[in-house]
Amino acid sequence: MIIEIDFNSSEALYIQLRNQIILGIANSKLSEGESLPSVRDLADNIGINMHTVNKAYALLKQEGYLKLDRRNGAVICIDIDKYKAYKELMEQMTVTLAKGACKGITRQEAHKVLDEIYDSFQL
Amino acid sequence: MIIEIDFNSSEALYIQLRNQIILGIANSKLSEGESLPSVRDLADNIGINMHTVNKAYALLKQEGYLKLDRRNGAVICIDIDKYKAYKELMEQMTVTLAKGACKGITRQEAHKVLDEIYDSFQL
DNA sequence: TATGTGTTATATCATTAGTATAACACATAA
DNA sequence: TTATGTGTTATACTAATGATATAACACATA
Repeated sequence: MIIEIDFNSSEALYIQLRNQIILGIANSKLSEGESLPSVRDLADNIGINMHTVNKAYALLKQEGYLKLDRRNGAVICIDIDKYKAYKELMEQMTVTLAKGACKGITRQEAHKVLDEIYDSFQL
Repeated sequence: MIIEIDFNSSEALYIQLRNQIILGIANSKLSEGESLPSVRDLADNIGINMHTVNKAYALLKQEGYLKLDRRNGAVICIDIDKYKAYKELMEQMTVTLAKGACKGITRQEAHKVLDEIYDSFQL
């Protein structure tokens, strides 16, 4: 899987990396049980520091997307807590949709955007 | 309108403040043409620094929610750029929905969440 | 024994968030 | 005119965060 990092973005590198991996899972470019590159390899590959990759991996582990061990490195392993996921989705979408609503995005248009995004996922 | 700030949140104070004001607009607690408190008053009221409020106001201005002048202070004034709003909505929802999709949130469930949020807005 | 995992510990530097004090330009009311 | 209230800018300081760098550790495996 190709990881694209924007060094000019105001978003932290480890957050960009974490988001890319989550998008990779949603697009089935990364599957349950699959191993990610080691923190050192990926860091070399992207051209960033090992600790930045480690920070992204640790965050993904804490958020329930990865398991880490010393045999196989970082392995995709989704920990599903649907109540938690629902709650987080609600919180994150509230501000996002409020912004849109202020700018005249209708409910129907928002539904359309949601469908387009889900269509783009290769589930 | 009541502004609630969580000093224990990891989210920056001026971002929380900006989000609260956007939510206020989406809930019609703040209307087009209405004046916000002066940066000094609001800062005193919340218990934060004047510059933090000013930072939130400047951001809201830059994002097209406010106009600022020396006569009336900060006045709600929505600058609608629908293309831009659409694009931003798409970008912000993509990662959010990817997270949900990884955690087993179905398209139908996401639509339901969206409806609940739009229902909560007093447009 | 050597190598490759994640992990932890320090240290350093740059940037950002928040506070503090002060002053400025401008509009308005007394 | 004078005083007051807007946003705005400038400067300085502290604390926290992001990113890098070097090094070492515990553990699994070839």
